Amino acid sequence: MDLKSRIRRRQRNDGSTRLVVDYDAINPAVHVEEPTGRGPVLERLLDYVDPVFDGDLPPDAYVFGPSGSGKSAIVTALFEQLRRVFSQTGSIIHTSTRVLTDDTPTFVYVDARGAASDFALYHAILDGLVEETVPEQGIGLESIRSRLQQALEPYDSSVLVAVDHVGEPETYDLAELAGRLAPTSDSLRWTAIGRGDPASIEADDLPPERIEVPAYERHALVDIVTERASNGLARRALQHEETRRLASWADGNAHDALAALFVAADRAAAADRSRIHNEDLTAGMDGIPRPSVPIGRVLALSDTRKVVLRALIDLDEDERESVDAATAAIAASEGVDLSESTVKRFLYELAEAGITERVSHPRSTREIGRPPSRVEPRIPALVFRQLYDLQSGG
DNA sequence: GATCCACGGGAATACACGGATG
DNA sequence: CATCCGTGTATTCCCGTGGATC
Repeated sequence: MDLKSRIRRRQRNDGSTRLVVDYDAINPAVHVEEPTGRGPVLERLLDYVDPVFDGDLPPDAYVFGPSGSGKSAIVTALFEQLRRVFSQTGSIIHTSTRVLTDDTPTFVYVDARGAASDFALYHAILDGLVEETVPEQGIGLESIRSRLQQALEPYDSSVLVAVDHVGEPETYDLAELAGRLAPTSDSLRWTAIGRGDPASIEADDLPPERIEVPAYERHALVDIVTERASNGLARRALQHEETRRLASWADGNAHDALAALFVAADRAAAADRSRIHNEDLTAGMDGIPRPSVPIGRVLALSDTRKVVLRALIDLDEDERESVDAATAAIAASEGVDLSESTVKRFLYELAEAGITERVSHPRSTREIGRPPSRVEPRIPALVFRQLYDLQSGG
């Protein structure tokens, strides 16, 4: 267990022996500083960024791999470290008009989920590049684009931007990203991270460098779960045999493994148990749809969309029988302050994005008109509920 | 006054299906 | 039989408005 976790454990300990000590530690959307079991990939990434140690930029790249393979974990950790290391080597002063460097690159990590418009994308990059705060409103797209260019042009500063989660339903894909970043500056290069297999992407859209992050091996997943459980749960809360069972079920997907662990732990805690029983684990695994939308994607939705989703997962089955019924029930829910049209539009949007699925009715005859469709969440609902309520409830 | 973005509302389009038409 | 039409819903699309910020 690392020091930070030990301290946190003490800090949160209110005397009772709680099963869940630290929800963050078993939260699939929270990454640890030192990813485990990714040695070869890390070496590959370090080879890729190697030019920066000579003051040059590497080419644009695409880092890809299946869901839950640790792409975000490793790239965030890498960029964080690079940023830290390089900011110590020289006194770098960033302002929007002047960037004084000793020609060491700057590293910026951008989550495309929060940068879904051109404006937001440029804003996120500029914000990671300069010290001062960058206005989010009141200035136009052109103005923020030229500010970014100015920040990069005059003094030969350079930046490597990691853009995570490209190619999701609501984020830019590789081609769109390249189209927006290429014209910006010669001193900007990007590393896109996504799930899409390069084989199914137009060759013209692929950057020169490709780095694969394969799914975790079983034993690596066991290590990860063990590590997370030891940081987030009471001692001996999870038996080794159960860890193996979980890892086997998750089939290389760390997100799903942790999501199931989260649900299992929460269930065991609710039943006032001191450790996770087999049935808790079974319930945990049953609570994760497969494939599941990553919880991070759900949490990255706008606040109002989360409000709607939060209400949706509490609805009874019959209230989800049609979009109309769900709309009415959600709009009437406590804490939802949106018109029916907006709720309905959101429900269609969420379905379009794959967060939920619309299942058309096996219509029983006689009825007139187009049949309605049932609304089914494709998210780790219990994880979302718990994290959402922890956050908003206090 | 300019700008971005979220809401809200309504118009336009798609779909399902039975029945009419060629 | 294939196609079109009418009716009633479901779904998608689009744009005006207004809050918040510069």
